[in-house]
This record gives sequence, structure tokens and C-alpha cells, in this order.
Amino acid sequence: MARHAENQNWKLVASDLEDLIGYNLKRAYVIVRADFREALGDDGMSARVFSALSLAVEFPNITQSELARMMGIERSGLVSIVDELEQRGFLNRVAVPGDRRVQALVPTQEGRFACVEALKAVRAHEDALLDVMTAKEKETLLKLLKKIRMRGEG
Amino acid sequence: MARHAENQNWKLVASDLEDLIGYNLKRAYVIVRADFREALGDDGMSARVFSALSLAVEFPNITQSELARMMGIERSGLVSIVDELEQRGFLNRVAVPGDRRVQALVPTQEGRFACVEALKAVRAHEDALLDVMTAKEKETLLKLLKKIRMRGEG
DNA sequence: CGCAGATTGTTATGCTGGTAAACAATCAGA
DNA sequence: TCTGATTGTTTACCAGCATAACAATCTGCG
Repeated sequence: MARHAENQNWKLVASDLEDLIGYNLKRAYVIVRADFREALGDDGMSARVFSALSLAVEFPNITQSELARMMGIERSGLVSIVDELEQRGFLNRVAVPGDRRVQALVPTQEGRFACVEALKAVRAHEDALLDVMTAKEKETLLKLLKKIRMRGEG
Repeated sequence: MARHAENQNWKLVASDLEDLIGYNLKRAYVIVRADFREALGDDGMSARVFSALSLAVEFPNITQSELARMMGIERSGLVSIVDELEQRGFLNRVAVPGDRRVQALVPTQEGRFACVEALKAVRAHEDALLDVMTAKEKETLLKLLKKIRMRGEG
């Protein structure tokens, strides 16, 4: 501690903060999030909307409650997300015969198309951003992040 | 794609989303952030406030603009953070003789103490959360996250 | 059957953590 | 001395959540 404010290469200094996983995780997350937004453009989907669409395409006829559980957010928060996806014409809320409470989320053809297109764009941007890392490093990073997720999501 | 909604072990499925660094980064970040909050308790500092204090302790007499640049946020966003730190008695805005625009951030003794105490608590919680990872894995994760940061923060 | 309790989608409200734009005060340089 | 940049600050705004309540509906139990 107690280095001076004029220190220009603070990033190279072994600070306490710099050793915390959480701090580095957040800083990295901010960068990748900005990259994501750039990938999908100004009127593109946000990360949460893309995630929801992606899961709805992968698990058609999923309900909002199930989707919220998968995304780790509350049901109430999913309403506006599904609203947006429906407005964009990417999926429909359709009534389910057996249970009049739920409305199944059924992706449209447009939705499926938009999903793969967005995925391609995001992957391309992510690859460009992370070209400083080898394929093995990316794989390792993925594995370690999933290890944290396993710990937190049970 | 096009697996069915009844699939219970979706986490084990090699979905498109699950392969994205950004998605896994966010999910992991959410978990570690929750752990951080738990570490510092209900009326404890938020992550941003702790980061600001930590950097102010490390670089005493730093200005708000410099600190904002270090944290990667706007000057305006730092005002309320420094307000809170000043209210908690952890630092003071003091006038600088040479330049009447700036006010140097000077941590108090209490601030320094609170900083190391908070750091200890956060580290302990982080260690407990990440006990599924070896020391080498944690080191690797840190290295890879910093690699992303280098890419994004120049 | 009838009824208690759980579940679903939804609304309203509020919080956190930011950004963007404007502002006066001040400084630096030609 | 004038122009332009910088600093701290206020104000307004937005995204991305959580929480609590609600009616409609389902489920299971006696």
C-alpha cells in the first residue's frame, strides 16, 4: 500500500484489488458486455433479450416461469423481455390446452433466423475481441467460469 | 438446437449460449457479486465504493477524475461514491494549493482500517466460494481475466 | 364435491449502477 | 488576454434487476 498517486503504471502494480477474482471478473464482464452491444448494433437485442430468445429457440414451448428459472431472474422481469421479443416478431405467447395459466413461448421462423444471425455476430465479435487468447485458453476460461457457476447455481 | 422443453439437465446440454464467453462471464459475475455483498453485510460498502476506497488508500491524494479513469466510470458517477465515503468518515476532500479546481482524496485512519477489514472479509468469502478451484486454477483464471482487461482497457 | 394452498403471468414500485449533458470555476497555452 | 481544456458537480435519464401484490387458475386432500 501507500504508493503515490503519480504512479502511472498502476495496472502493473500488485494491488490488493487486482488480486480479487470479483474485481477482475467485473472489469472483464464490462468489456465483453460492451463488445456484445457493439456486435448487435444500436437497435439490436440486449444480452438478456438475446439469451431469452436463444433459450426459447432451444426449448420451444417453454413457459415464462421455466425460462426465468433458467436465466436466473424473477418471473416479473421476464415479462418485458418477452414483450419485446413478441413485438419484434421473434416469438408468440400461445395458449396451452391443459393449463390456462401458462402461455407457451413459441419462436417464429423470423425468431429462429434472428437468433442464429445474432449468434453469428456475437461469436465473430467475441472471437475478434479475444484473439489475444489461444483456443486452449478460451476453453480453460470457459471451464473455470462454469466451475464458478456450478458453485453458485447448484 | 430444437431439443425439447422437458429436458431437465439443460445445464449439461451443449447449447449455443453455453459456449459464449460473455454469457458464462455474466453468470459467474452475478454469483461472485452476490457473494461480495454477503461478505460486507447489509450496511456494508457496495463493490464500487469498496473499489474507490481501496484505490484511494493505495494512491492517496488522488483526484476524483483520476480515480474515475482508474475505475473506468464517468466523473459524475464518482461524486456519490466519494460522498458516501466521506459520510462514512473514510476519506476527506481536501483543497490542493496548486490547483483550485481539484480536491485531493485523503483517506482517514478509519478509512484505511475499514479498507483492510473489508478486504479480509471479501477475500475470506471469495476463498470459501471458490474452494472448488485449486490455487493454480484461480491463478489461471486471474491471468485470463486480466488478458481480457488488457484488450479492453488498453 | 369443496376448499386450502401452490403456481402463472402481470402490474406497480423502487433500487442500483451507471451514462450524457450542461454548468461555473479554474487552469494552461498561444 | 483570449481560447480552449479540465474539474467537480447537478440534473435528468436509462437498463436491469428485485419485491410485493394481484387475479386467474391448477392441484391435492378430506
